Amino acid sequence: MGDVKGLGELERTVMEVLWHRENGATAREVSRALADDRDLAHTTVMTVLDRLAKKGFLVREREGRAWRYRPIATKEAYVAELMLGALNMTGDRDAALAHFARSVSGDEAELLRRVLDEVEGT
Amino acid sequence: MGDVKGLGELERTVMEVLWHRENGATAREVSRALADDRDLAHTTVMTVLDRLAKKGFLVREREGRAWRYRPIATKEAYVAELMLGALNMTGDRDAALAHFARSVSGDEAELLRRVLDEVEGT
DNA sequence: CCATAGTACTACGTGATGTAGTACTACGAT
DNA sequence: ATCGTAGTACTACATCACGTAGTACTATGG
Repeated sequence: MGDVKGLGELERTVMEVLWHRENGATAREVSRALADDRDLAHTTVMTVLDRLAKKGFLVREREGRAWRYRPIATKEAYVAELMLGALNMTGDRDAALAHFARSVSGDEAELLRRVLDEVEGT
Repeated sequence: MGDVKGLGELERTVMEVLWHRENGATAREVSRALADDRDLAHTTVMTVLDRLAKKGFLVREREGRAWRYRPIATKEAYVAELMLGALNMTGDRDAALAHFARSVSGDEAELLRRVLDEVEGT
């Protein structure tokens, strides 16, 4: 269970694009998707995709001459891992968890309760 | 509600020392506390304390010629904020929360439930 | 008046990240 | 054939955060 590495701004933006697609995307597709908001060189996008793959956030498979990249984990899983990572940073997980539970909004507390109950029956 | 900045290794170590003391500590005290494990120049510790204060993790007040540093938040609050920060990164907080709830251990789920129930009566 | 403890400032190396250029290779169209 | 285009792999560079520390200067107790 290694560290959950954080992602940079651009890296997250790229992950976002991939998370929003069912079947991943090629560098070109990601490039196009980002073209509206940011003015990035195509190679920049490729570099980022490459790094994300090396960091273990993406897998890639050939598609003709190009690579198709897909996220290894869902966004929710990633976020949950970040949260668990934060939790592990502490010696007293329980105290931190308790504090966290008290910080979420009422609706979210409700949701948490529901999910927890649901899991209970395992 | 700004970003929750992460801390570096040494920065966290220093925070740890301060979190373990009731009344904060001076640079000298932190230095001494770390002397066993790490061989750091005193000025290094001072630099880190200074940065932590500038980042808003510590407050300092005069004590004679020296400064006494104290954490602004408890460790639990800090961890909880990191967790919330991760949660905010997502567009779908609920999905991430649900995923998280399913990732904690049984004992922790139990704890969460207890705390949530306790809060419920608000 | 000198050694200490303290402070403020400045500095440097390294790694992560944003950003991008260059060189080289397939492949379809002329 | 060959030429432009999409693609790739590699290399590069700036910046920033952080770990780490030195230097210069100031009180303060002997």
